Amino acid sequence: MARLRTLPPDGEQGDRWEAQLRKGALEMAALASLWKSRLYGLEIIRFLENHSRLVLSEGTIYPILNRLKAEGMLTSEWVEAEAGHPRKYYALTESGRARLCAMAEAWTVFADGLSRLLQPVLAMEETR
Amino acid sequence: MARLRTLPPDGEQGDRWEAQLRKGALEMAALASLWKSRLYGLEIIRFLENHSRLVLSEGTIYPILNRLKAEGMLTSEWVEAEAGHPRKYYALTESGRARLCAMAEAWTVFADGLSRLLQPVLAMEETR
DNA sequence: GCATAATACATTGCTATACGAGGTATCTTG
DNA sequence: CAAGATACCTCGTATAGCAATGTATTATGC
Repeated sequence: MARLRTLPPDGEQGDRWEAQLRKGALEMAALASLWKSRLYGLEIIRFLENHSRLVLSEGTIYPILNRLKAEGMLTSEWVEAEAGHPRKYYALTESGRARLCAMAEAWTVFADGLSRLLQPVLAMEETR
Repeated sequence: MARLRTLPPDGEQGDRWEAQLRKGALEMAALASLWKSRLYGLEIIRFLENHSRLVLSEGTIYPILNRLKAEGMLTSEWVEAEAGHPRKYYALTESGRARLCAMAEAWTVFADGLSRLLQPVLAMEETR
């Protein structure tokens, strides 16, 4: 039965897969950015951009932060800036640290598994 | 008609994040499983289970395979088995190989970025 | 003062993805 | 022919990411 499909305009999804790849890892990345010190929203975006290759928009980071806060993984605090708009700083809670540690371990397992899978592919690349 | 929903027991998404983490990587994993030789559907599931830590269900793998086939990344061929149900073998096309190579490279960059991010966290774990 | 710009936080709507549950088809065994 | 094993396929739902858009506060130009 015709399922009202919104056929992807597509054609090219050449770089769509890369976007999908990141799903779920962003939450971990957000937590990781707060490991050393508290940061405010836009600062987290810039941090990730500088320290990894992740580029997130505001529409991505704020839902994540709210989610994590609702789960008790982090706290937020409004701080008046000397100049400009006040900033909402986020900081890890104990739960947040624990969760991040667990995630980091699981990530390692996951990444190692995939790396093993890709080893033959990457090996071929080198000898090209 | 009421579809007997098995609402994920949880509520707690403590381990849901791990499922999300994998999104998008599955397509690459499926391609990678076919690098050395052609395999049929259920065989791919078993391969990934053995060679990495990925566990996918049939409802996951078949849409992926159809997607990849529609994009010309792989071909399929029915093969009569000596015994049992006939099997549909999937094999990489040239495009599929090229795409997998590109994905593998991007994955490496992505994984390295995240690893760098997690380094402080993992470092702490070791000295615990 | 008032318009404009800059900074920052927040929300809405769309699309795509993963996956449980259920369904179909083929072959074997008793 | 019933029961079971093997294999492929599909539908419905939950959820995530993200572009676009909106709001609030402060600074700057005239």
